[in-house]
Amino acid sequence: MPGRQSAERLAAEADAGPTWLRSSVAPKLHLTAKSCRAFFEERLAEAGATFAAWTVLAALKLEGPMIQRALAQYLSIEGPTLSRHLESMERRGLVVRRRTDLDRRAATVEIAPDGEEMYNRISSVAISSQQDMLKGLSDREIAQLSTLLDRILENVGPR
Amino acid sequence: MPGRQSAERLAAEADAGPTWLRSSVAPKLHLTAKSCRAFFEERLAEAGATFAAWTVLAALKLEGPMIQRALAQYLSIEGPTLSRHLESMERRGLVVRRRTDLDRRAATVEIAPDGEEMYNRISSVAISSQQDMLKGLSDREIAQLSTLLDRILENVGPR
DNA sequence: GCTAGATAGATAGCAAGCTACCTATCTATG
DNA sequence: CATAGATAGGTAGCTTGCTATCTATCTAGC
Repeated sequence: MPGRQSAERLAAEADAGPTWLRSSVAPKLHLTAKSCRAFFEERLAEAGATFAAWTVLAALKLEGPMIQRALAQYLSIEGPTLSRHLESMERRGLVVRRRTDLDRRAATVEIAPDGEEMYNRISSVAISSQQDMLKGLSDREIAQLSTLLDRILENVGPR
Repeated sequence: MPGRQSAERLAAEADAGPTWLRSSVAPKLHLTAKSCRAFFEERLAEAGATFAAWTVLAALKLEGPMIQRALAQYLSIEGPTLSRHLESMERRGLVVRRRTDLDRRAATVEIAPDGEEMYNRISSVAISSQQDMLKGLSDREIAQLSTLLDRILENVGPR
């Protein structure tokens, strides 16, 4: 019964008081994600980029031009957060926002030449950072991790 | 060979372009942690508490009074961040900062009566939130997850 | 015993996430 | 066709993380 709820563990934990902070997965997940983010940001900063710029460029490279709403959903951030990022990225010439007559509310975001250049420059940094982060983990372990995270994500809901 | 580096996968990924964003563990880890944090914050908010207050109270309950520096390290946040939290928590009467003559620089943080009250009120919320988050995961799977996160944390370094 | 460097905490200011709300536009319906 | 509601994006302002820097104090070495 692999998916059963573990009554013993949960009861023991409730008895033991605030073991939450020390030994539980929740804070560890939190800390690991925070450290990984910092790790990526540091590496990208050395290459003159930001985390936000990287995710935007990678998304556009992978999916092609998108309107902001779709891009925000894709990146799991809210509209205003993306707006701010795009504002600075457009100022730096990394992307362009193009408004069409088809729907004059929407703005299609595309990679600009300088964005292409930056993408080419930093994609290897992102890839190697990921490799370093997962160093020593086998394919099987990475797949396990991925599955476990999916199941947790399911539990807490796509917010 | 459980700990080997997977040359095939990494090469395939580098070839395939920015699969990073879509299928890799890094963004999933990021999103899962973000969602879990939001999940906890929402539950705690319903009980009139904040995530920061919960972690501070739980740490003090578990470890006893601590000076701010130790508390910040324990919570993996920086001094100024903790200072701000303690400022509002002290205003709300949840904690007290006591300066001793032994080291007049340091401030020992203790739980105040209202903090005790809040802790008792929300600890069950935190425990049940954690249960919900891990619903369907066996002890073995939770232990696996914990180990994998530890190994990643090791790779990206305690920053 | 004095002074240089280390340490605890506070303050200021930046970044990036969020919600609430505004405007402009589109769509669907009477 | 007019208009009510939905939708795209922007603006304002909050929160919580951070770094840099300041003050006060402690400690070690001369």
